[in-house]
Amino acid sequence: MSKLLIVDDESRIRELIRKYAIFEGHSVDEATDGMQAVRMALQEDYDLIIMDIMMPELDGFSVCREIRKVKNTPIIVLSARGEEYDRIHGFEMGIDDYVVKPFSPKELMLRVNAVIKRAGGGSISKDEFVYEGLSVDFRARIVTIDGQRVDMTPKEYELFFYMVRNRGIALTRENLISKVWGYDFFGDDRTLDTHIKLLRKSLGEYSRLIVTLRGVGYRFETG
Amino acid sequence: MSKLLIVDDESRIRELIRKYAIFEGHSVDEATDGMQAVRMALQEDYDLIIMDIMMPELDGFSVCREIRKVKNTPIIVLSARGEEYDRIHGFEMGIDDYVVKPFSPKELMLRVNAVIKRAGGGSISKDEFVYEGLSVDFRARIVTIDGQRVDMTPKEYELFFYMVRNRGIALTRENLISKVWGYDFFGDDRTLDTHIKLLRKSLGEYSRLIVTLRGVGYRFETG
DNA sequence: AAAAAAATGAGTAAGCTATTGATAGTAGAC
DNA sequence: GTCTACTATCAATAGCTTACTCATTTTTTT
Repeated sequence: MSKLLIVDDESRIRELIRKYAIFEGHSVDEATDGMQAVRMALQEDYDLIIMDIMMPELDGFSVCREIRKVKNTPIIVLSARGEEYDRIHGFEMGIDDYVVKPFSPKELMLRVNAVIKRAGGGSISKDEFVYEGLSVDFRARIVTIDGQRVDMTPKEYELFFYMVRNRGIALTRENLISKVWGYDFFGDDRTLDTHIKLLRKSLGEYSRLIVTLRGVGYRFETG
Repeated sequence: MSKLLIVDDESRIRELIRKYAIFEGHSVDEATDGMQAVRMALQEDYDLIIMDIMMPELDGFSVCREIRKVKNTPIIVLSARGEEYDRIHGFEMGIDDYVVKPFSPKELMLRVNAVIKRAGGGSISKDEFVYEGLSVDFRARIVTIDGQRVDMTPKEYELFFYMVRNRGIALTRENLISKVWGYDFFGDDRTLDTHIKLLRKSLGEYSRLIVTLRGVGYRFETG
């Protein structure tokens, strides 16, 4: 049983999802626009947010960005076929999955459950990562080592955030650059190295968790 | 019972395959275009993907390439008679089998079962290969022997991954070189031998799984 | 059956590439 | 205008790939 937030301006869609979600045993809150969604998402701790990408005023991307400044709540995005494929992909950093409209509620629920499971099994997703003396509070955007706060620059934090979120996976340079800098970054090849270096410096002894995969990229790994 | 993904833009074909697949006891998801296929394939862990090669927008080759960047899910390709024979063969790296349209559903199911069996028996194919004390995590790019991490160089990994993905099949020298080094490699003949040697060294006792086919190439075989 | 030829295995070292670390320049925020 | 963070550049280094050589095994030829 998990706590979901459904964000869509069409009541028909909200009802459809709510019906199925409740049938699956989840509890459901609803928001009808982006502003409301941000407010609710920050106020409450949801296990998952299901959100339409196309909404009047504040669209799904902006909502996602706002929430991600503070929280790590998993987000599934709904979009019309083909719509914004590139943007969704370029924005993948914050989106956990997306489903094309019109969708089958069954399929949506499969994904809902998959995302919740992946995020750590429901009942309030973790906004925190802890390994030995290292902890990352996604919500507060604070990294601490042995209780000591570590100051990170925005890029450092974003890079680290992305690596921690995708820990245990080999991340190629292209992947890291496109996800942290954006698919339209055409800067120097060595920029990533420089930031990895800075990040390692910030992480002190825990820099060992960032493993260099020569010729490939990097991997953040815990034990 | 395995989990399949059927990708075809023609609903008639999807229905035909689904009917037979369900009759065989598999569960079935469907995608109607390449984009959706990639999304679904990356999101869910399918035991097998059955995909038409000719699709509007993103064709089967591109879909295969995208999926292969991340996952090792077996793929069977459907193609019209004679169509793209060479490309399919040249693309052997990612495709596990192919069936010519029009096909008999019975034959397709035979191949489906064969591929699933070959891939390790169904019920959620992992991005992991395990045999006795040897395991390969494709996503993390990690090889372990008896729980001990094995360090491999990029080329070693690539060669090994390719061989594991195509296990049980005789791989010619030309095939290995063109797939791992690229079709435009014009280096020394002995380069492959050298890397096989290094790989065997890394694999220790499991080097026995790499069988030399004199005058042909090599085969990675498990039991 | 012996010799020759072909193919593969093994060791070594040179050359190359990717990554790191150090340093400096540049742009944006306040 | 100053300060901070981001980006670029370059030299040094560690690590990887490749080529070369010679040994060994297998196959073919005579």
